[in-house]
Amino acid sequence: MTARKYSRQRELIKQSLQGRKDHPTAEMVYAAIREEHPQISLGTVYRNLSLLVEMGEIQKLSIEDGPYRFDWNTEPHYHFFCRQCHAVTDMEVGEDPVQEKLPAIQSCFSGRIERYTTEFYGICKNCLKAAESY
Amino acid sequence: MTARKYSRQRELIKQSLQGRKDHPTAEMVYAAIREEHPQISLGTVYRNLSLLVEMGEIQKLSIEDGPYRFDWNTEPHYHFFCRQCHAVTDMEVGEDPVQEKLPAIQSCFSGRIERYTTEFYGICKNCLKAAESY
DNA sequence: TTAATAATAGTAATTGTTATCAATATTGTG
DNA sequence: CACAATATTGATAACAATTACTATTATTAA
Repeated sequence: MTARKYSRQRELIKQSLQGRKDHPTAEMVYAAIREEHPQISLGTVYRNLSLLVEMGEIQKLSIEDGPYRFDWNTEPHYHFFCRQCHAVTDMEVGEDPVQEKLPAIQSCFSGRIERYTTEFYGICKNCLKAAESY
Repeated sequence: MTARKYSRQRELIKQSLQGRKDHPTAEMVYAAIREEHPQISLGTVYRNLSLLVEMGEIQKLSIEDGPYRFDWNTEPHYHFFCRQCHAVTDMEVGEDPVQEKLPAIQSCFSGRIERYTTEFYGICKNCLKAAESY
C-alpha cells in the first residue's frame, strides 16, 4: 500500500519511548526529544506515534480524563492510573483473569471480539505517602 | 457543600439518557433534546452530564478514539466498542473475572486500587453482516 | 543523478470540552 | 406573597488535544 521510508525522527521517537517507563503523552515525548533536537515538530511526533501504533510497534493507552499515553511494550499487560498525579504505571496481575472466560463471553455475544483491556484506577504510592504527612 | 437546585434541563438530560441504550455522546444527547427543546445550550448539556456523573446518577465511559459516552446504568457491567461504526453496546459477561483475583493483585501493588474497568473492542454484529455482503 | 514520492517543519484548522458572564429560575425565610 | 441569596441557564469565548495542509527536504529505487 503505502511504501514506508526511513525517517530519523521516527527512530528518535521510538527510541525515546523505549528508554522510559512512564507511559508519556505525545507532548511529553515532544518535550524530551526537543532537548537534543530542537527542530522537531509537534505534528511529526503525533504523526509518527500514530504510524507506530498502526505498525504495531508501540501501544496507545486511553485514560479517563487526560490525553492519550504511549507504551513501547506491546505485550498485553496491565496499567494503573493515579487520579491525583495522573501517573501511569505497569501492574503485576499474573495470569489474565478474562482470558479463560473469553470463550463463554464470546459465545453469547454476536459481534467479533478482537481484544479487551483492563485498567485500574486509584491513588499511587507516592500520592498516598504525600497525603499521610500533612 | 454546594446546595443543588432543581433544573428542568438536568431532568431532561437524565430522562433522555434513561430512554436509550446506545450510550450517547454529549453531542448526541444535545441533538436529541434539541428536537423538543431547541433553546437548550450545548454547555448546559456538558455541565449537567458532568454533574450527574459527580452525583453518581450516570456513568461516563472513555473509549479509545472518540468522545466520551454516557450510560444511565451505573451498575457495574461491560461494554463493547465497535471500531468500525463506533457503536457501544452492553455485554453479558457473567460474574466479574477480575474481582476474585483482586486481593492477590492488590497485595503486590503499593498504590490503592479504587476501581477497575474492562472494555472489549472489535466489530459489531451489524458491521460484520454489512461486510460479508459485498 | 535523477525521478518519484514519503516525510518534514511550521502553521492553520478542527474537535471536544470547559470557562465566563449577564440574565433567569429556584428556594428558603420573613 | 415578597424578596434576598444563589444555583442554573444560554450564548459565546477560550482552551487543550489532535489532525490537516503545504511548500520544502530526505529517502529510495532505477
